[in-house]
Amino acid sequence: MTDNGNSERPTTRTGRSGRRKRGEGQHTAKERPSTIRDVAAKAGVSVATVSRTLAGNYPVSEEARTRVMAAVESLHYVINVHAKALSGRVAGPVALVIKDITGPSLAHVAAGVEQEAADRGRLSLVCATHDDPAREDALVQLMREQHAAAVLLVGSVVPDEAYKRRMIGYAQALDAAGSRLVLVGRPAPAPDMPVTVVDYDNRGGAFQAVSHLLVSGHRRVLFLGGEAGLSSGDERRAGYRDALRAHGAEHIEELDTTGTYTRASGYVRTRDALRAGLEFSAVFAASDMVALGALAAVREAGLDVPGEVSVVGFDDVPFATDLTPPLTTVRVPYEELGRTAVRLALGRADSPVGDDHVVLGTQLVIRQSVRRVNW
Amino acid sequence: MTDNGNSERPTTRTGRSGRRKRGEGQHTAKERPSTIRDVAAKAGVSVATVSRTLAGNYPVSEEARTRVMAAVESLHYVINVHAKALSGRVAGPVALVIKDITGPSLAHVAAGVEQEAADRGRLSLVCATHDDPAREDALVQLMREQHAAAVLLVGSVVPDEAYKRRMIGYAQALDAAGSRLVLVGRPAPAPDMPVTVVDYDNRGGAFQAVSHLLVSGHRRVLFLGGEAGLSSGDERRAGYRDALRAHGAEHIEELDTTGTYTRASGYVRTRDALRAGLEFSAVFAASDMVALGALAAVREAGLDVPGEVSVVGFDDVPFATDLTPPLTTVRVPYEELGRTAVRLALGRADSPVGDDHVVLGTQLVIRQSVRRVNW
DNA sequence: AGAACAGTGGTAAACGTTTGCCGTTCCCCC
DNA sequence: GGGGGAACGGCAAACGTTTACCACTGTTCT
Repeated sequence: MTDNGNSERPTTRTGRSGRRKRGEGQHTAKERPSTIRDVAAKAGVSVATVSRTLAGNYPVSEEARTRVMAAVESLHYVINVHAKALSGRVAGPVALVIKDITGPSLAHVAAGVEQEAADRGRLSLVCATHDDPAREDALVQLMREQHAAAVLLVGSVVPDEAYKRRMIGYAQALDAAGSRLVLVGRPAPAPDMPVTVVDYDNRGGAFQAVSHLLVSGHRRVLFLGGEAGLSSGDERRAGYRDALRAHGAEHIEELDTTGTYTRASGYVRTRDALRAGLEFSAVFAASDMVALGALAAVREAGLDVPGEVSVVGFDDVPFATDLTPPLTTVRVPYEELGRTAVRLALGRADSPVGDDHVVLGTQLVIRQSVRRVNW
Repeated sequence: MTDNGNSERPTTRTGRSGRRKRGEGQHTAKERPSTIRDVAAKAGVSVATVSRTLAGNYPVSEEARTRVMAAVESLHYVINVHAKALSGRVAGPVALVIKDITGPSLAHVAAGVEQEAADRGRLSLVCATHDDPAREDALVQLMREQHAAAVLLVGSVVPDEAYKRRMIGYAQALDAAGSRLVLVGRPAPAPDMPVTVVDYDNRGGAFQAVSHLLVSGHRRVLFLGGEAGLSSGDERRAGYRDALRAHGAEHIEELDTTGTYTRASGYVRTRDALRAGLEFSAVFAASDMVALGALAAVREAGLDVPGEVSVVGFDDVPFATDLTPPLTTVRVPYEELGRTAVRLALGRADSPVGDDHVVLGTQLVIRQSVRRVNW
């Protein structure tokens, strides 16, 4: 209970003038920031006039306006958003809930979100869950308290029953609070939910990538897939298999691997495949981080990329072009994803029934890590 | 007064069947979220009891508590932060004001800030200025309105008079509002200002990097410095010259270049130096992005790294280890920078006069882009 | 037995805005 | 010269909390 002295002054209703030297001045004067009343007093007008001058939505005489502005200036007055939010309307912030901001791709989503939100006069709140569902719960609750206009949940997940139940709960809770749940890069939990989904074409991207490898003459492609069950992982795997089928290439069980989206996992899986003597002339990594690991393992084995092994990644992280060789990969429009998410969530106030489900395209970016092979 | 037509329709008996084209009969009933009063009414107690039950700072009978909790549950009640902030105390958010979130290093600062803020129960607001001073002004003002507990300005600047004046203004304005200005990676505008500064050792890092090159036998080191006037750029340049002097190496004007911290700038400067026939056996790039450009230019000229040209960077971006060759560079503790900034800004409430100026160390990370040369 | 008191719970006054509802003025026009 | 407005400004009622005070119980001491 920090008893900050000056709240207990029940008798001084009008006591703004009582400039008692209450001597609590330890170090900083801890001056109460000035309120609209202080401004009104200084300008010699009523609070209503100050409010109206500042809002500019009501005629105020030139003279009153100048006096108010002068008072605002000299008192360094700033409005109190909390009070403003309590009465008039204040545009709620956009909340970005993310596993970890550090990931190169997630940072781009954040940039897109921030930009679009700022363009619409919204603030952006950023929170990390570190993959903890309990924290996610807490954050959604918190955002409801904050009157966030939209809550964006970003990043791939395992869409099991528990996940669906949680998302449905979030969707309804947020909808009831006048907010909107937006799932970015995650599947919708159920149809007809008050949810906006912004996803990208994992399957198509993987299809393009593997097709590129196949038409370049590769037949045996080591797939470094994501975790089984993970939405993006499964989609990319499906794209890989689609491509194999479409080009009449055999699906070889041992080459179709599963693991996390980490550099380490890519390294280990590639090294082990090499050690085990598995035959393959190309690697399709389900993420650029994984590709990084693969590149390291291949190189460590004394093999040249793309001379002896071709590599394709997924994500198009900013430095993909600076690797050696520059990495051919699938570009995911991360920034656009963030922007679209905000646009959709905030825009639906205007358009009655806008798109609630959008899938952005992905695109293969061909650089130099794939070599054409001839038989 | 959002009079959206159909809310005023007490007797819509027939209206339902008509399949109106207006299509907005959905679940968007726009229900006002429930307040503490609704909870009190439902639980059959007073608002005070509800508030006390939820706050848990006052004895409430077991029975009242259960009833309140049940009501909260069934109404999906969440507290309104604005109202709470207006009366009781609410911990203000931490604001991170940054040029652009996308930069690999800035994302790490953001992660550190978010983590430390979350640990202390604060929300993090992040905003991008895109290097626009006017926007920075606006954001500081906005953060004052938001009652941010701390405002972190991140990133190198040109510390001219205008900059100092602006920072002094911010510092005082924020201090008056009970907030705190924190400069991260930027110099203090003046002594004795209510500002917290968290910086890192640019000069020392550059000194280490160049010393490493010199003791490895290099005598002619091409320096790809930052823009003249930019605080971090000047410091790193000073470190470069310190090292030259300390090791008795000659300072060669043509090798001491200036430019932006971009890949393109690094590329162009290195290429031009090579074309001009400048002699150098090593490059010290003032940032890893610049190093990337240098690497590309060197390679393009058919030179081997580190065989013929050694390269050292600055920043230690996450993928530095994945370049070919893995880049020797100066590690900047970005995440720690963010954490420290928040810790200092928020912690000063406890300790009366904590450190207001901290400089974090930097450290050379030796990988494989430098080769020892013998004469 | 009466007082003092701990344990609860309710009342109502803040907190700083916005804005509906009324007064004033003052001007214009018939 | 009086009626009708427009232009402006003030009062006070929200907005949803927290919390200082007070009231009312039973207990537990004297």
